[in-house]
Formats: sequence, structure tokens, C-alpha cells
Amino acid sequence: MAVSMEYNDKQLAIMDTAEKLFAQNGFSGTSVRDIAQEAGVNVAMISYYFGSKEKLMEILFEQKSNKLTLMVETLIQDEGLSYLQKVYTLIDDYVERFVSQQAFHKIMIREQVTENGTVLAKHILALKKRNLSSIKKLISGGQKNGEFKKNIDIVMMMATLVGTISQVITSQCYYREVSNLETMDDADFKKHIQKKLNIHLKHLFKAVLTNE
Amino acid sequence: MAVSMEYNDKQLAIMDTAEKLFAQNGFSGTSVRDIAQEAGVNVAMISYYFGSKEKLMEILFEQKSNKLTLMVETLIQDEGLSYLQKVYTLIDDYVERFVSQQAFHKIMIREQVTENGTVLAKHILALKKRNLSSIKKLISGGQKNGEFKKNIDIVMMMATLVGTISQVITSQCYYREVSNLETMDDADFKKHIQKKLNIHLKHLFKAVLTNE
Amino acid sequence: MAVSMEYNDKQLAIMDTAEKLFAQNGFSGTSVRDIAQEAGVNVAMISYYFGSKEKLMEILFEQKSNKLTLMVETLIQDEGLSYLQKVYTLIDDYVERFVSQQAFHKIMIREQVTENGTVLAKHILALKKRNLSSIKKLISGGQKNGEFKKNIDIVMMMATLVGTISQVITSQCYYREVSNLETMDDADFKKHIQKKLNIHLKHLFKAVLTNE
Amino acid sequence: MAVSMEYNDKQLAIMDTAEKLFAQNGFSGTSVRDIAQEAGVNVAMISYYFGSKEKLMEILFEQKSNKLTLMVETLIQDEGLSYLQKVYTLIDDYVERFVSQQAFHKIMIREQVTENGTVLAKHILALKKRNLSSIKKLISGGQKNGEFKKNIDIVMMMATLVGTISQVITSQCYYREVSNLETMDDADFKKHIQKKLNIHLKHLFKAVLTNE
DNA sequence: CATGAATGAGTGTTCATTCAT
DNA sequence: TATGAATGAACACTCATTCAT
Repeated sequence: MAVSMEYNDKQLAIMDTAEKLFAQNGFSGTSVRDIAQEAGVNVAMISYYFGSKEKLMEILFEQKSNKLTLMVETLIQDEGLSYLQKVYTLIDDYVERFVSQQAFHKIMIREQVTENGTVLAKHILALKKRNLSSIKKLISGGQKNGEFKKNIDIVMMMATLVGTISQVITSQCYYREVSNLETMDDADFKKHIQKKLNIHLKHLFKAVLTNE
Repeated sequence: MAVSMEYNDKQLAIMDTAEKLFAQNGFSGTSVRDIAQEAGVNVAMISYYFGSKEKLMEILFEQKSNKLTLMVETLIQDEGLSYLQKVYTLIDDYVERFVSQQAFHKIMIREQVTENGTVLAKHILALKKRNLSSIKKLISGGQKNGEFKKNIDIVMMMATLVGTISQVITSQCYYREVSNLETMDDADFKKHIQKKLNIHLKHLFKAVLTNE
Repeated sequence: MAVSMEYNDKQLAIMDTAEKLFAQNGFSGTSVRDIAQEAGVNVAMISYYFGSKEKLMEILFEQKSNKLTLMVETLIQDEGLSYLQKVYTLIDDYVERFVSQQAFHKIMIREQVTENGTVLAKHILALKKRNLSSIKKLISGGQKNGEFKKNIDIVMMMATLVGTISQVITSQCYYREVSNLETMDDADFKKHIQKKLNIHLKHLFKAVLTNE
Repeated sequence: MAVSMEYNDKQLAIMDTAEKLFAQNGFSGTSVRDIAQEAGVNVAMISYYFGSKEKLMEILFEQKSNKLTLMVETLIQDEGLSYLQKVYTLIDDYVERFVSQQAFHKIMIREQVTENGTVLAKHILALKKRNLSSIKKLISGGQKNGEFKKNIDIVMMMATLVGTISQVITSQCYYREVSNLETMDDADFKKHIQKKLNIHLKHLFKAVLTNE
């Protein structure tokens, strides 16, 4: 939060626009001129403020990824919740975060598809490893406690968590159509899929993690 | 199959190369020069044979998507398998297909992220709807039969199926690292994640679909 | 000569124009757009044919420098000339070459001023060393022969030869004014300074090299 | 001298840095940002203090050229020296000046190559004409006196003086290599070439100007 | 039928300069 | 007086495509 205070209005306008356009059209598919025009700033400002188009992307990522890490770690340390409740909260948070910050998460999906090379891919890798180690602690806590089963493939469960949400996010048109919700307004539809995802994933995790 | 007979060696070389490069670097991230060079043909050939870079992409998609539809429909009609076995076979096929044709599926993931607009996105949408309706039949067969529970969110289960596989495919580096398999050769690693995905997803589907 | 046959009309137009503009305005002072416009070709052609602005410069240099080396070496081996006559011929050739290919030699002067770094500077250095070693043979031939004095600083004499010509070439306006030849047409003026340089340098070299 | 009192520390820092960078990388090859950064001042200062990058260059030139003119004129009027001694002193001064103020003289060389157009070229022309007329007086003094021969091409001799020094200055790398002095430190090497130039040029001038 | 040559639009970036403060 | 912010023009270069042959 304090970090984002560093950025002035123009910088924030660039960052917001860039996030949106990168998500929509990809990194190479978005020109700095596109960003500048939509953000209402001069083309040169992007290089001026962020050094390069690529640096802008990196800054965008770092800003967001730190928040996610913080969230996960805070959750782990929260006393007064059962381990299943913690997992449920984790699901809630992940779903909420993906749904409300779709643009950013689409960028992440995109960049992971792009064969390794990119600087961003490395950052994403680091982020995932950080989060995995936190979540491992959470699950093994529940196992010691007796709440959770012994043989749980945490890595695959996380793939299912993130993969399912990503799938729904990236195929929203499809979900609108198959649910006959083409006319529902955007905000309501977000709430709808968020709820659906929550129910589905909690059901899934309960079935896999617990003994009944 | 008959369709692909139309294409000569050069055209096939272009298509193979394009599939690989689009998967690796995205559509905008791949230039026709890159494709031409790696395929060992003249730059002008791409426009000449396929009309444009975009048309080439479309042709690539149509070729593959038809095969998937065929596979799913064949499976449904297969007698002599229990419904759970059919679901298991479906999982096997999906996993096998995604793992062995990563390049193509990465293109699909990418294109879905790209906000609607593209022609390809519409094709993908149609494909998914076709497959969904086949799978709905399969599941409801199992429900009438008594093998499967009543309340099953098929749409979400498919999101989990496809999402989980996509997630693992696009994050292979990550899975290598967290499984300490950095040194394993590529073919073996493919088998490894294929097996892991199969076990995980079957476990998941069994827990959700069946009564015990 | 056979080498230059490789280049087509457009390439030659680009090379000629580039040579002129680089000489007039320097490398950084000349834009590829300037070259393209004056050569009557599309901007993209420069990259297309020569890879980059820098490569174009290098090609320009290599073409010319080989000819100079050849000339010097041929001269050395020429039998039937006294050593002083060889030196005189060398002067004639250097003067003729500098005067008739002013554009190129201006580029060389420029590039030598530019602190080392450049690729061209290295090529120029190599060229000078090649020529020096040939000329050393020539002078020591005359010394053994008795035509020339013993103590001759060849390196400095070459600096005087090249430096004097360079100086006159780069300050033609000045020489026109101080000789009251402002109205003389360009071709005649070239002949005039060529003659002047020849007389002056031969006089100088004779005085320094020979005993009377 | 009084003139330079006008300039404050920042202005002087800019001027020094500009002189160095213009010499190293040429006028177009040096950006105001480069100058500002290396001089430790704000980018806007250059336009603010000097009007423009071009004006800065002009000011740089005027400052130095006045000193050279003064030097030459003072020398002419010096009584108590033979004419040959005066020529020797002139050589000493020219060499000393070129060697110790290489940056500035490299700028001059560069600008003379640049076809006329520039404002600076005109200033340089004026400077050379001023100096020539002074030196003509010196030589004709020696001729009347009987110290010097009658037929002397003063213009060409000046070309040799300036050209030889320029040549050595701009090709220092080359002279280091051919003299096997690659390891000598910079200050020592300056002294070395200064001495070499002095001996060579005095020898040359004596041979040409005097009767034995 | 196939292709080397060519093109104009577009890329990200840097430029010297101006301006509000 | 001094400067960080901002700008439009220009930079070298690459793009997908077209066209004459």
C-alpha cells in the first residue's frame, strides 16, 4: 500500500492501462503507443517512467505478487481457525483475488504459457514456490492434527485450485452461455462464478482432504 | 485425414513450425519470418499458401479440434464399459492429448486469455460446447444407472479437469523443481506428469462422482 | 572489381549515397532516412540489404581498404624504378586516391578521431599497419641501396604524408580562399591541389630521405 | 580570461564535459543527457545556460581559438629570437597545444571534415586565416633577413605542420602499437609523442626553410 | 507455381527542448 | 534561479504483405 503511494497519477494511469491491455492482447500484442493513447499520456513517458516496456511489465508483476504472498502467510499464522476453515479461507481468497484481478491473472497465465525465457516467468516461478511452501505447512498442520488424511498430493491439489479458477476466468463467455446467463450484468456474473467456484472447490477439497 | 492430404511438404513444414512457435512465443510474438526460416521456406510462402498469418492459425486449429470431438463422441458410444470406466478413459484421453500435443494446447490457452475478439476464440467456444454436451450425456447415463451421485456440477468438473491439466502443462518447470526432477529427460518427465495427473484426477472424480 | 559486381543498382545507390553523407555529416549525423531518401530507395532497404546502418559502414570500408593495400604492395614489387621514383609514385598514388575519393577518406579521418571503440577504428588500424610494413621495406631497400639516408623516422614521415593530404582535403574552402581560387570549378580545383600536394610532398620527402 | 569569469561552476562543468564528449563521440554522437549526467547537472541546464547544444559547441570553440591567435601573435612580435628560433617556438607551441588539448583539437578536426555548413566551420576558417597571415609575416621576415629560402609554400608548410600533428594525435593507438609502447602510461606517452613530433617537424622545417 | 525484391506501416526507444513551478 | 516533468519529433529497425517475374 505504502509502496503504491510512490507512483503519481500518470504512472498509475499507465500501469492500470498496461495491465488491462497486456491481459487482453498479450505483451507483444500490446504496443507502447496503445498504452500511451489509452492512458492519455505521451508515448515517451513509458520509457521515461519505467525504462522500457518490459520493465513496466515487471513492475506490474512485483506489485501484485507481493500482496498474494502476504495474504497466504498471514492466513497460515491465523490462530482460532480449524485447518479446514483455513483451507476454505484460502480458497475464498484465491477465488476472490483471481476474479477481482482478472487482468493481472490473465497476464500470469499468458506468461507461463510462453516458454520459460521471460524474466517474468522466473518471478512467477518464485512466487509459486513461496506460496507452495506456506501451504505445505498448512496442510501438514492439519495432518498432524488429525483433521486431514495422510496421503495428499499437495502439489496436484494446488494445480487443481489454481487451474480450475484460471479455466473459469479465461472462459467466462463459455460459462455464460452454458449457464444461460448471457444477459446478466458483469458485476453480478462475477459474483455468480465466484460463488460457484467457492462451492465447487470447497466440496472438492473437503472430499480429498478429510475423512468424510 | 483426407483433409491433410491436401497439404504438400512445404505446407506441412510451415504448419508444424507455426504450431511450435505460436505455442512458445504467442501469436504476436511469432513473426512470419521466424516461421519461414525455421521451416526452411520463403517468407512469401506463408501469405501465398495460407493467405495470412491469422488464417494459418485458424487452419491449425480446425485440424486439431475435429480430432478431439471425434474422440469424445466415440468414447460415449463405447458399450461394454462401466460409466466410471468411461470417465477414467476420458481422463486418460484428455491427459494424453494435452501432454502429447502441448504446443497446440498452449495455443488454445493463450487464445482463450485473449479477450474474445479473435476468430479462434469462437472456434474454441464451439468446441467446448460440443464436448460438454457429449460429456453431459455420459454423466447422466451414470446417474440413471446409479453409479454416480445426483448433484454433480458437470461444468465445474470439466473446468477442474481441463484446468488442472493446463496448469500442470504450463508450469512444467515448476513441477520439475518442486518434485526434484530437474535432471530427468523430457520424455520421462512427460510420462511422469501424465501418470501423476491420471492418478490425481481419477481420485478426484471418483470422490466427487460416486458414493464412496 | 569482380566483387562490386555482386551489388545491384539499388545497393550501389545506397552505398554511394551513404559514403557521401557519412563523409559530410558523420555516422551519427546521418540517418538511414537521409540515405534512403537521397538514394531514392525505401528506408527498409538499408536494413534489408546491409543488416544495419553499422554493417553498411563496415562494408563501405572493406571495399575501399583492400584496394589501397593492393596498390601499395604492387608498387613495392615494381622492378625498374629507382627507390626515389617509387616513393614519388607512392606520393602520387596517395594524393590521387585521397583527392579522388575524398568522401571515403573523410570517413576514415572522422572514425579515427572517434575514440577507438568503433569496429571501423580497428579495421583502420589494421590497414595502417599493413601499409606501414610494406613501406618500411621500400625505404630500407633505398637505404641499403645508398639512395636514402640512414636515420629516417618512417612512422613520422608517413604521418606527414597522410596528415598533410588530409589537412588539405578537409580544409579545401580555406585553400580556395587563401589561393584566391574561389571561382575555380571543382574539377579544376581538385587538379590544382593535387598538383600542389605532389610538388610539396615530393620536395619534402626528397629533402628528408636523400643526401641532397 | 575576463570572459571565463562569467561562468559559474556548473557552467564550467558542462563545458569541460562537453569538450571531452564531443571530442570522443562527435557532436551528434553526444547527447545532452550524456553531458548532463557526466557533469552532474540537470538536463535542462544545457538549454538553460547555453541556449542549445549547438550554441554550447560554439562557445567552447570561441574560448579556445582566441588563445591560439594570441599565442601566435605574441610570438611574432617577440624580439631577440632568430627567425628559425621563432619557427621552432611556433612548432613547440603548436605541438604542445595540440597534445595537451587533444579533446578540443579533435573537435576541430571533426568539424572541418563536416562539409562547411556548420557555424563552427566558419569560425575555424577565420581562425586559420588569422594565423596564416601572422605566420606569413614571420616567414617573410626570415626571407628578407636571408635566414630562409625564397621559394617557400607557406600554406603547404602549415598544412604539413597541422596535418602531421593531427595525424599523430588522432592515431595514438597506432603509434603506441608500432612503437611497442602499449604499456607506457598515458602521461609519459604524451611526452613521448610530443618530443617525437618536435624533432621530426623541426628537422622537416629546417630542411625546407633554410639553405642547409 | 514459386520467390526474391520491395514496401509502408508500425515497433520500442531516445532525442533536444520547453514549461510550470 | 533552477529543475523535474513532460513532449513531439526523430531514431534504427522489423513487420506482414504484395508484386513482378
